Amino acid sequence: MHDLRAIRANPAAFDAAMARRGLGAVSPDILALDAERRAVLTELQGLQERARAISKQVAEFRRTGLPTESLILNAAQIAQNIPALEQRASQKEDEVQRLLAGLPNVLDPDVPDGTDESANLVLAQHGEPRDLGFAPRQHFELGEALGMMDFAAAAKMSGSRFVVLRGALARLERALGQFMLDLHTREHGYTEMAVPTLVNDAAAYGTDKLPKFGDTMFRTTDGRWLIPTAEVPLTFSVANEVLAARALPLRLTALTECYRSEAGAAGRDTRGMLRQHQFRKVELVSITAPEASAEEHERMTRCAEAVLRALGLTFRRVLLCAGDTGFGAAKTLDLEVWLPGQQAWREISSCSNTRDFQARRMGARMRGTDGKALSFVHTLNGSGVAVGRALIAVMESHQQADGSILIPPVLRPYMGGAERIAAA
RNA sequence: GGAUGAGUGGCCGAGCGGCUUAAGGCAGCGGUCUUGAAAACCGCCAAAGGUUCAAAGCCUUUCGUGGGUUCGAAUCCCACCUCAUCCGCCA
Repeated sequence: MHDLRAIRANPAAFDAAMARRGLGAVSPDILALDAERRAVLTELQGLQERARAISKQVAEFRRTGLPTESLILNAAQIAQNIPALEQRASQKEDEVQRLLAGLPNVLDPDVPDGTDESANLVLAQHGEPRDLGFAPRQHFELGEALGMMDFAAAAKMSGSRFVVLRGALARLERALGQFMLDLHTREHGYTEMAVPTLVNDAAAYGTDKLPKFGDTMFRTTDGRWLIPTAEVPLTFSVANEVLAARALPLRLTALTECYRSEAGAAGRDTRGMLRQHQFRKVELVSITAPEASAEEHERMTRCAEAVLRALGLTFRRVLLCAGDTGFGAAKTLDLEVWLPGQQAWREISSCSNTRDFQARRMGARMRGTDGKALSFVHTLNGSGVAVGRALIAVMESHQQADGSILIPPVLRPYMGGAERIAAA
């Protein structure tokens, strides 16, 4: 959500910001609507003031025993016009809000221009794609050969884009989630949360999934949403709160199921479990003071990278360009992991600073250190990391010529000490 | 699913048609005192919006949400939402 006053103060700057998102000049529409809104409000408030003054006089006259009939008649006349004006005022208010709610966040200055992922900037790389000494297989080839990854069984009960894991592979997925949570809570100062995965409209709106992206989520028959990411419940936990400056930053993490309709992804990544309707993810969310969010963004990304390092994966850090940066983000850093089987870099984490964009939508504020000034907090979210994709990466990266998979040492305590996953 | 009760500023909480401009307390901020801190005492402290180049000032709105009654609603009426408790069912 955007600050209407800021747009009014500098419409050209706002239009320039939206132009980076590929949008035309929107400020003229906003300002025209806002002018109407204010005109109606001014008129309405004038009437309200007169009506209130007369009501006070009625009370006064009653006390002193003066006749009130003409006053009441007068007030009734004024009050007659108020409901219609109120309706127009709230209608204009809604129109402005609806217009603003559909506009993406202003990008950080250091986000590169560009319309698609080809303009993304690779900032750093950890490790090198290396030759395994044999033809690497893709994760689903490995998993199916092991008898532990079953897409047919999933299709039978749920359809495409689901998977059934068995035995050691099911355990490996659990191990990955536990390891990530332990790492972030023990080493990185995050607080583990257990949160609902069904949320209401307000939560989806506050985290900028609505009104634009309803078709990417699953909706329940009673009008709730299956969360597409734990970012939604974690971030919305501070909605409508006023936080003390000293309580910040808030660092929250949760391991949840995530649900995505994948509408518009028809035909993409249909093989394997890269793109599923349901997957697990460890999410990182930070709530910070405005001046601290840029540094927190960097820190959060390093926390996600620590997971990939510990798992012995090859990855790179990518700064998304204007056209590839999500609706609510001011700046996004993706982590892409190297998948030897696919011979491709694939996104495994996405860390975004939304600045005050979500905070405005959900009314999340903080009290400054002077004890007076209220300001919107900044919210950040990042995957730390996607568990399903981490499973794929571990399988493909640590596969052996015989089709077995070497378990990274950090996961072995979670695997009953086992060092290798091999066919039974 | 049924019954009962409750939703008031950052938090607690009084108020139940017009001297409410929402009491009082806590927290917060500033000060006095102190070597410093604590305590005590004094003072300041809701938000959003309109008017304005801006500030001050003035004005409006907000007591869960939406309607209604009234000249006037935190207060009365209706619907809904949420929470709590009990019953039923249940992992």
